Amino acid sequence: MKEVKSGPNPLFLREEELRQGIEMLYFAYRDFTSEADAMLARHKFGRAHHRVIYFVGRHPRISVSDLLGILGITKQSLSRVLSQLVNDGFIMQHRGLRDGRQRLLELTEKGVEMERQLTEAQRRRFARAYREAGAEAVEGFRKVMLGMIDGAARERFLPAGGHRPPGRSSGDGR
Amino acid sequence: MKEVKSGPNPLFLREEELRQGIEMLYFAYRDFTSEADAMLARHKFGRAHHRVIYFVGRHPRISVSDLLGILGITKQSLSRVLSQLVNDGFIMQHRGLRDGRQRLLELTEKGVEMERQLTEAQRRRFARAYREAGAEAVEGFRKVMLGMIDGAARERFLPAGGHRPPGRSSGDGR
DNA sequence: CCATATGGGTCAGCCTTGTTGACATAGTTC
DNA sequence: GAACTATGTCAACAAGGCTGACCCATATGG
Repeated sequence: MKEVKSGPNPLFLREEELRQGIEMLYFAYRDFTSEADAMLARHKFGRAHHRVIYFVGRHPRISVSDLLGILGITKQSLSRVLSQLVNDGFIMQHRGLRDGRQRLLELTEKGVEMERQLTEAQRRRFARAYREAGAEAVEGFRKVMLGMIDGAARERFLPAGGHRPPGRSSGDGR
Repeated sequence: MKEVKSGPNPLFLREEELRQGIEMLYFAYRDFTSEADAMLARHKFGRAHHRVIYFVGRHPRISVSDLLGILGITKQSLSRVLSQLVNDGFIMQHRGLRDGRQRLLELTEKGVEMERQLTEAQRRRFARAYREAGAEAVEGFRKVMLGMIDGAARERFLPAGGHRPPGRSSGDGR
């Protein structure tokens, strides 16, 4: 093989490079979800349940509309899975104190355990990939991924400002 | 485990870092597909059609079973979208020469044009992310992504012939 | 206090895209 | 000629999106 290149970016920005990126994202996402999918199937749940469990776990006492904002789906779609999760005892709801209309969501103990198991495979996959690739590569990965994420979701990953509960309801001076 | 590092990787391999990776992949994939989805909707097609058009474009004269292998779906699922694409004149089929049972698939001109338009938005998104992140980051991105892809699909991205473990390649000798 | 806006839920129906299972038809191979 | 293989097709089902319509309870502003 001849590899005439000098410099660290032999294929940078070229057509083939872009196509590889596209395909890598497709295959990585597919494999990334496959293990959890299998686990969910055994509980008669789907990927949507996982996402709800995941984000409720990440944002305890999140309101339904904030969760909808993160997921980017309609309340009818959410309702279908959410009510199953509540009925099956993975998530509990309680009225908001300052706004009694809100139903704040939180994982039950059972839910926490479920979340742990479900996300475990994905964490392991990332841990392996990160370990094999090395710290510097991970930084690069994060930069590229960030560049592909739009608008609101992007803020989740920006330094500093980061972590107010995901809501425009923070008009609060409270 | 505690943070031993100082320098550019403060969170490396820690729980939070892994969760960020998981979330980034989720949001990036979602945004990555959204533009093409909108375009497909205007043509009354779905994401599945895009994938078929994409991979047939990448592998002209591919057989149906090879395509099934790449996509990882059942022939019934493929059949549904494939026959639409054939009927609508985006893909043509012809008998294999050495094996008359095969129906080799190829994009028509119309199909090529469609593929170009559909993938354009995704290429642009990658090009932007790559450009903003820089060549070195792109290398890191590729390493990490590769580490998350399983088995057969992985080989698509390995340098021809050699199987080396992922995790090097910066300035590998030659 | 009342009108209206908002948070949340629900019913009903539709679409895409995946799944099984059964079966059909050519063409290849032994 | 039998058996296997590549492909297609019918039928039924499930998940998880969507829209539209309508409801209830609570907040909020005049």
